Amino acid sequence: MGRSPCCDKTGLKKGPWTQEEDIKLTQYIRIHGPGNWKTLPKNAGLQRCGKSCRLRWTNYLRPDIKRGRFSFEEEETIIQLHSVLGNKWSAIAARLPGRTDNEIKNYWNTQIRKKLLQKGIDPVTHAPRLDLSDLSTILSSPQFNLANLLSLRTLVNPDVLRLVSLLASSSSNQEHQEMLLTNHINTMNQSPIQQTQDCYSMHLSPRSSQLLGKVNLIHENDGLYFSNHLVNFSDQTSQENMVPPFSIDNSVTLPSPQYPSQVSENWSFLRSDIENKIPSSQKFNFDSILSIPMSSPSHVNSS
DNA sequence: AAAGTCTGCAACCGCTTTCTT
DNA sequence: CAAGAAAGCGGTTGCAGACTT
Repeated sequence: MGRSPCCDKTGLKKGPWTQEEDIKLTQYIRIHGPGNWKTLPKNAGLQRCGKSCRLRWTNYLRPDIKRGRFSFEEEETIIQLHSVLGNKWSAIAARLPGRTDNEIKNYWNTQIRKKLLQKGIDPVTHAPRLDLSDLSTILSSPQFNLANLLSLRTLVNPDVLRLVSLLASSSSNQEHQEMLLTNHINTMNQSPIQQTQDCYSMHLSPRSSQLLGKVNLIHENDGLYFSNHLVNFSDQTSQENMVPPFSIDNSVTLPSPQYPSQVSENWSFLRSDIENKIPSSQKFNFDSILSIPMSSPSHVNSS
């Protein structure tokens, strides 16, 4: 027993609406008002199914629809609401006068989603994506001097990179993101990183791999936190391309986040995650990290 | 200039929820 | 209260125009 169709589709038109059809629908609704979509097409002289008429009216012809580009404020509102409501487009649309759920959904899928990903934010959870494929986006910004990074022979602590990625992703300011990374890399260059017994291997996503040239990939669970996934990981298929294992260095220099309140939630989320996964001897001194003023980076040693 | 690829968006499809009888 | 109809909703598709090769 199949589902009954919303209407008898035989002889009904599909596809884009013509101006003539729009006029018929608009004039009919102007006189009779919307509603009873099943009988409307016939009464209005349209060869369309009622559902199609309703959609055309609610998404396009309604007089109170605001057309044109979304403003910055609208975009911010959508992001905020989406973080609370998820893909409840109609609920989001209800809070944005003049915008339809379809329009918001399209805008989300084509614009906002991309922007969030570029900032290293997971568009589904709105949490920072801490895998390095996102970091690669930051690294690939035209202003960022990749050559500096590639010339580094320093040991890179993956956890530090993720911390930087976190902070960078929490900022909507491109310059700030670059500064965070540059500060980090400068620090890595200057600090006498000591290799410890415990070594981490790090793999990068294909995108990062392309970018950085000589590193390979681990991509588990669509986003890596500071996790044991990374510990002693090795990829048998690409040993020759692997960078040497990274040392664990608990000395971290990071500037204060630009938006402390925004970042603090992320911190608490991450702290508990990290503290569960990383042995106590390798933990960061989070409080010290957060207390470092941006203008005067210094080293923090939690050991 | 032509062909191929990408992007944005209107419209559709099918499932769920709400309303009516 | 149940069943069927109507409306609502979100995911997906198809197409036109823009962009790239």
